Amino acid sequence: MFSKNYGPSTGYGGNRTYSCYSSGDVDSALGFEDFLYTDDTSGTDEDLDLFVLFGNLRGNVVGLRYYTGVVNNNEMVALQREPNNPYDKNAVKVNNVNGDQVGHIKKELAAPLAYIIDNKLARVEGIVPYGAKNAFTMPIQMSFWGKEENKQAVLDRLKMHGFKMAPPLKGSELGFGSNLLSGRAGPSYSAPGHTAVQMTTEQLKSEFDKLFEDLKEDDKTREIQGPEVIGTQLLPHQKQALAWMILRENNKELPPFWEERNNFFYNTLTNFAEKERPENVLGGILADDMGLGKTLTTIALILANFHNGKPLPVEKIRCDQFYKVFGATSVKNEGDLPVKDHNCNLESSTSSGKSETVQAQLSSFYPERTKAKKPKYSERSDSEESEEWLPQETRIETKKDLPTTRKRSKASCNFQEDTGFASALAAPSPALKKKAKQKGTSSIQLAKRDDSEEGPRTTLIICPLSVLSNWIDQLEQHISPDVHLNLYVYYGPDRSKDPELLSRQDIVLTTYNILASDYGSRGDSPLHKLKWLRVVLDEGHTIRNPNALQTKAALNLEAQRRWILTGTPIQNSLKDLWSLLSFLKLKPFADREWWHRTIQRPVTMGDQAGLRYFSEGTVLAHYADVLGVLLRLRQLCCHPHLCTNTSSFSGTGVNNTPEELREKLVNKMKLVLSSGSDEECAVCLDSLTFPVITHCAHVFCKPCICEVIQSEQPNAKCPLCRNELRLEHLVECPLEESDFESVKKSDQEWIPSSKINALMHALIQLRKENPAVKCLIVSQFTTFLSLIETPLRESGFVFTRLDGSMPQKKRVEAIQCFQSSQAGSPTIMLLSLKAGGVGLNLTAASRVFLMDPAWNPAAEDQCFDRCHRLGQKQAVVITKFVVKNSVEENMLSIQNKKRKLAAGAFATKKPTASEVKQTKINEIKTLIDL
DNA sequence: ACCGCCGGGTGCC
DNA sequence: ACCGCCGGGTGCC
Repeated sequence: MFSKNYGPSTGYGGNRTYSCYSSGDVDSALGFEDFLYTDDTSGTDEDLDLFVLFGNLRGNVVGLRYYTGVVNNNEMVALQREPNNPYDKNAVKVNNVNGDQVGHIKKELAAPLAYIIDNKLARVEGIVPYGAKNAFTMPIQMSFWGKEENKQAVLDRLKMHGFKMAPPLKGSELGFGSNLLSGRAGPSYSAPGHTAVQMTTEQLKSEFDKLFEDLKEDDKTREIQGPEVIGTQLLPHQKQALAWMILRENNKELPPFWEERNNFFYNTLTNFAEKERPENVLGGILADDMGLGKTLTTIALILANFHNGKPLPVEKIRCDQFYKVFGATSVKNEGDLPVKDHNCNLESSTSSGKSETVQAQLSSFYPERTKAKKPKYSERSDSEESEEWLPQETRIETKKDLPTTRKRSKASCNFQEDTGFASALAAPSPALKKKAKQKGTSSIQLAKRDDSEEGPRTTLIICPLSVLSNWIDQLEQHISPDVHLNLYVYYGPDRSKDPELLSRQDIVLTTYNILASDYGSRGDSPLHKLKWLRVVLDEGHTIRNPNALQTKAALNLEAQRRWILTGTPIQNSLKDLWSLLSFLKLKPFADREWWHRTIQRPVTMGDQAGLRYFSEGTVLAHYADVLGVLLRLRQLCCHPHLCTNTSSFSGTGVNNTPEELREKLVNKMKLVLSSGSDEECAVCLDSLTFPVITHCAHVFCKPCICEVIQSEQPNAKCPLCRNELRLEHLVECPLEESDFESVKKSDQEWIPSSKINALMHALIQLRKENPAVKCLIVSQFTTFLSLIETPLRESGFVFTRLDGSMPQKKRVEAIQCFQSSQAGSPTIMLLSLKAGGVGLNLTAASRVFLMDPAWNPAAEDQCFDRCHRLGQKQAVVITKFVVKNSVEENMLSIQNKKRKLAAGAFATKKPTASEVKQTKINEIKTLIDL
C-alpha cells in the first residue's frame, strides 16, 4: 500500500513504476550500549489484533515532582512494570511518549495492576485527561485491552482491591486519543472514557500520503543530473528519484504527524509535545516494481549528496595502468608500506603479507559472483546463507579468469610497493580496463580528498546475499574509472571487525545475515559501533518481521540518513509497515506499542466499524455468487447464447452442507474463470495470472497467494475473508476452457445480438471505405468470438483467430497470417482479451473493436497496445461496445475510478486486505447500483 | 495525657 | 499539598 505509481503516459498498463516513500524524524534516544541485549518487550508475539477493550478506570499518577517526564492534557502515556522497585514490588511506572518517566501509579492501584500486567491478563494503556501542570499528582484514564477470555479475571482482580472498571463506551473507544480528525492536542473537554476519534483507512492513508514525494512523470524540473563521476546517463525517472532522494536527505520540514504550536512541537497522534524540534528523518522508502535502477540511483545519491547537497569528495586517479578496487581495498599496513598518507585511504584487513590480504579480500568478493551464476548456489535462499566457504579450488573453477585475476592482484600489490601508492589493486573488469586505457596518461594524480566535513562519511548498504554481487557489478560499471571510491565488502570469515577501518570507507557493503549474526554475537559488531552517514536497506521488505533478528539488528543501526529500497513495499497489512517506519525512526513508531495504539488498532477497528451497514456477510461471503450473477449479466449484454452453458449456476440447492456449499462456490468460480472473463486478483489488483481458487472460494494469482502463505506462515489467512489458507487446498484452474477446434455445436439456431449487429454494420461500412483495413475484434468470452464467426463468414470476411487455448504453433501462424499485407490475407482477427503476452505485435490492425468491458482498464489498455505500438503507421481507432443502462455502464465507471487512481499521485499499489475488501464491496455496490 | 487538640514538618514507589 | 499523615508539644475556661 501507500505506494506511488507513475507509469508511462499510457497510464495503467505501465511498465515501470517508481515509488517514493519518505518519512521524517529521528529518534536517537537509544544509546549505543543498549543495543545488544535490549529485551524488546513488544517483541513478544501476542496477537494484538484479537484484543478487545475490557473497560476504563480512572486512577492517579503520583510522585510527579521526582521525574522529568511531562505530559499534556489528553496525552497518551505508557504503563510499565517495575518489579525491582525497592519500595514496592508492585510498582508501575508511568512514562510519556518519549519514554521519560512521569510518575508512578498510586500503590493501592498498582497492586492489582501489577498482577494483571504480570500475568498478561490485559495490556493497560493510559491517557492523562487533565492536570498536566500539577506538581504532585495527576489523574490517569486507563483502558484495559486483552483477550476476551481474560476479561473476567481482570474485573475480579480489580474488584478484589476495591476498583470497579467502567464498561467501554459503545463504539467510541477505538484507539482513543488518536486525533487524526481533530488533529491536535487541545485542551481537554473529555468526559470519563475520553473522546475517541476514529481513524479510517482513508484518513490514515491521506496522512501518510503527505510523506510521499509527488513525482510527476512530466515534471522535468524535478530532474537532476547524476554526478559526473557516474559514468552512466541516468534515465528520466532515475533523475527524478535522485532529485527526490537528495531533497529528502536535506529536508528541513517537520516530520509527519508533527506540528508547531505555541513554540512547542506537537505530535498529533499522541498529543505529546516538546520544546525541542523533533529531528527529521533524512531518507525514506524508494520502491521500484521492476528493479529498474534503484541500485544505480542509490549509487548516484551516495556520490551526489555527501553534505548539504554537495558531492562526496573522492579522489581522482589517473594512470595508464591501474587497478581499481571494489570489494577490497587494501591499506597501508602499519608501517610496512611507504605510503603517503594524505591521499591513500586504502585499508587492509590483516597486517600479514599483502598478497594474502588481497586474496582474503577477493575471496569475500568473488564467490558471490560465481554463486550467482551457478544455479546450485543462486537457488539457495538467504536464510540458508552460511558462513562456510567452498574450497578455494571450487571457487576458482567456477570463474574462469580468477587465477589471472589473482595474479594481477598480486602484481598490483607490487605496483603499490614500487610506487609507494597503495592506490589501486584487485580486479578490474574488462570494461574498466578498457576505459582506463582510453584515458591513457602515465602520471598518477590524486585529487585531495576533502575530509574537512565533520561526521561520518560512510554509507552502509545491506542487501540479501543474492544481490551482493549485483551491487559490486553496478558500482564497477557505473562509476567512472578514474574515481577512487573506497568500498569494503563486509562479508566472509576474514571481515575486519575494526570500526576505524570501516569508518574510513565510502561504502561498506554487507548482507542481512552478516548484520544479524554480528548483532547476535555479543557486541563485536563494528556495524553497530559506528554512526553511519547513511544506511541503505536493499530489498528492505526483508525486515518486515519485527521479531526477526535481522530486523532488530537493522533497527539498531545508527545513521544520519536512512533508506529502504524495496520492490514489494507492503504485502498484506499495516503490520508490515511498522518495521519500515521504525527503521526510518519515525517518531513515535519506533516503539511497537505506540504504533499499535496510534495506527494499527484504530485502523483495523475502524475498518470493522466501516462494515456495520453493508456487511461482509452479505457480500463477501457470497462473493462468488455475486460474481457469477454479474458474469451472466455481462454475457447477456453480448449475446444470449453465452449463458446457455452456465445453466449449472442457477442450481439453488437448499439443504447444502457447508462443504457442499463450498464446493459449489469453487465450481462457480471455475466456470467464471474458464469463460474467459477477465477477473482480477485481490492481492495485486491486476488481471489474474495462473488463477487458483482457495478453500474459501476466493480467487488469486497463484504467485500472489503463495507469497501471502509464505510470508504469513504458519497461519496464513485469506486476504479477503481471513479464513484459513493452505497451499494444499488451492484449486488450480485454467484461464480459458479449450473450446478451440471443439466448437460447440449449439442445438440452438444461430441468432444475432445487438452487439453483433452493430459490429457487422461497422465492419461492412469500413470495408466499403477501405477494403484493406485490418481490425481486431476483442472479447473476454471466447464463445462470443465463436458466435461472431458465423456472420463474418456469411458476409465474406477473411478472418483469423487468437485465443488462450490455441497451441503456440497455431498462434504464430495466426499472427503471421494477420500481419501479412498480401492480398487475400485476413482482415480481421478475433482476439481473446487475455491471449498472448505483452509482446504480441499486431500492428497491421488500425481498428480495434472491444466487444465487452473488462474490470481492469489495464487489461484493455494492454490489448490496445498490441496494435498501437512501435511500427504502427496509421491512426488507431478503438470502438467499445457498451450496452446502455446495463451492468456494463457501471463497469465503465469502475474503470474510470481505477484509471484515476492509477494516474493520480500514490495510487494504492499494494492495498491492505481491508482496503481490498472495501474496494471490492464498493465495486460490487457500484455494479448493482446500490 | 494509655487521651484530644494544635500546628509544624512533610510528602511516590 | 488550599490536602492527609506523622509525631511532638501540650493540656480548663
